[in-house]
Amino acid sequence: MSGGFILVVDDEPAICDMICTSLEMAGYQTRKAANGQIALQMIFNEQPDLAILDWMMPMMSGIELTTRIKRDPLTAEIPIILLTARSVEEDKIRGLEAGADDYVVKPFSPRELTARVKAVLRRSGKGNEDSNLTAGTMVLSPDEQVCRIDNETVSMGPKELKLLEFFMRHPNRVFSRGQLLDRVWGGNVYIDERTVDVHIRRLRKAITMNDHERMIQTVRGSGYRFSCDI
Amino acid sequence: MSGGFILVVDDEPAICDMICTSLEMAGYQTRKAANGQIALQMIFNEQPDLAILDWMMPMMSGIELTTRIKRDPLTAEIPIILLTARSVEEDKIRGLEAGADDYVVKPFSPRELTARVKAVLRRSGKGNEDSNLTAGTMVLSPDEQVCRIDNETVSMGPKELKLLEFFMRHPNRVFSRGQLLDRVWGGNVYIDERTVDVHIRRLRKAITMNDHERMIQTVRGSGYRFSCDI
DNA sequence: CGCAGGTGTCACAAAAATGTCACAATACAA
DNA sequence: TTGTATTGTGACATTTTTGTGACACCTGCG
Repeated sequence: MSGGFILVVDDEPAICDMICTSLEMAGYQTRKAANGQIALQMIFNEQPDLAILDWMMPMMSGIELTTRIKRDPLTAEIPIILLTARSVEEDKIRGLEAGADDYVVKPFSPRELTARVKAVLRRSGKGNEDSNLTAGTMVLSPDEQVCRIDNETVSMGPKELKLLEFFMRHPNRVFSRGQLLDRVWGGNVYIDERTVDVHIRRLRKAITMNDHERMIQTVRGSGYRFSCDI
Repeated sequence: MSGGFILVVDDEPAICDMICTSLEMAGYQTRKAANGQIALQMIFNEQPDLAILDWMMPMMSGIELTTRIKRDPLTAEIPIILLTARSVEEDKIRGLEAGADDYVVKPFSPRELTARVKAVLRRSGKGNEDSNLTAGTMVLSPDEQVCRIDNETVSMGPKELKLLEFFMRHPNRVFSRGQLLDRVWGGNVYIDERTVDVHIRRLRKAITMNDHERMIQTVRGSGYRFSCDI
């Protein structure tokens, strides 16, 4: 399943499609974005494992996009590959300075791109293995889709598991109900924000053992936060 | 959230709107003013992090406005970007002489403007980065919505946290109750100004440890000020 | 088709935050 | 020093936000 989730950003649909197709043939999951604005939002909402950005784009250049992604601690860890039109040393340097992890010079062969992708993913340790998330005596295994506390399997619905996984990936940080809807529910939904409350409630109920529900803290007026230390 | 609070001053509503829209898309908070008179008042009252002024305006030109803003110590620190119609060297010089921090020649692309805004804000140290705010042994993390003194979490209400955050972003500067209502409460409210006193009181009470409450100083007849050094 | 679990929504209960007031304390000017 | 204006403080009613249980609606499955 999770060979890796990759966001491809290019203003030329043809190129975008070509890249996506070859990546999908290589076993990756992909998503397209036509410009920087959309890309920024998708990166935020969907937390891809890797982003491939074209250097030259209207509105927002790949390098500016890179800068923004790397500036936000919430997305800074996402590896980035830049596509440059020419092989200019200066571009490479500016790209790497902005925080890109690799760059590919256009035109390139699909095989070359997937090779780079594989390399970057391996390097950044985000490869296939979703290593287990742990907080104290609680362990969540995305692979097995299971959460254990003190080695006891905790039963909860899939949505609660997703929610918990998201929280464990971003501990100590407050998320508004809207952000959680975006990122756990998957964006383009219009759902009553109070629904989040209910799922928080269900999640808390599920992990009641040893007071673990106190890890899910509510921040009045702002949202919820996951705190590792109980 | 608080990517920065920007005042846009232009007598042409269309341009004003266009600028505001693109700034908002870039994550800034904006406010419009149609002429110099209004602008002057808003700058005074709301203490934006940056002001964008059109050069050519009826009543009061951008450069005159700049001069006035920079003359008043209460607003002198606010960075200013001027919009000039032509790329005339003389205009640039006059603008910078008056104290503007940057200038953009019309017509300009939204991207160019936001780039300048970003640059000016970064230069003046008021950037986007929600990095932690610190004053002595006190640290406020907007991400985590938490304030710590000597690594001890300080408990306070959300309004007090907002208030403290605002103060820490503008240290050593006096704010009237009205200004605080505008910026911390969010403007369009009609609330008794004395309410601010009560929240100041609550904030002080919250950070009493190690005399930190002395950082919030009252300036009789004017308002309150946050001083980094106790 | 009927069932079972998962989801979203609702109504009401509970809790926390907020704004206002009355009065005390303090600073400032005459 | 006295008087006046301004600010500090604690208490309280109101408003806002969140917790919680119940319920109806899907959706996949036997």
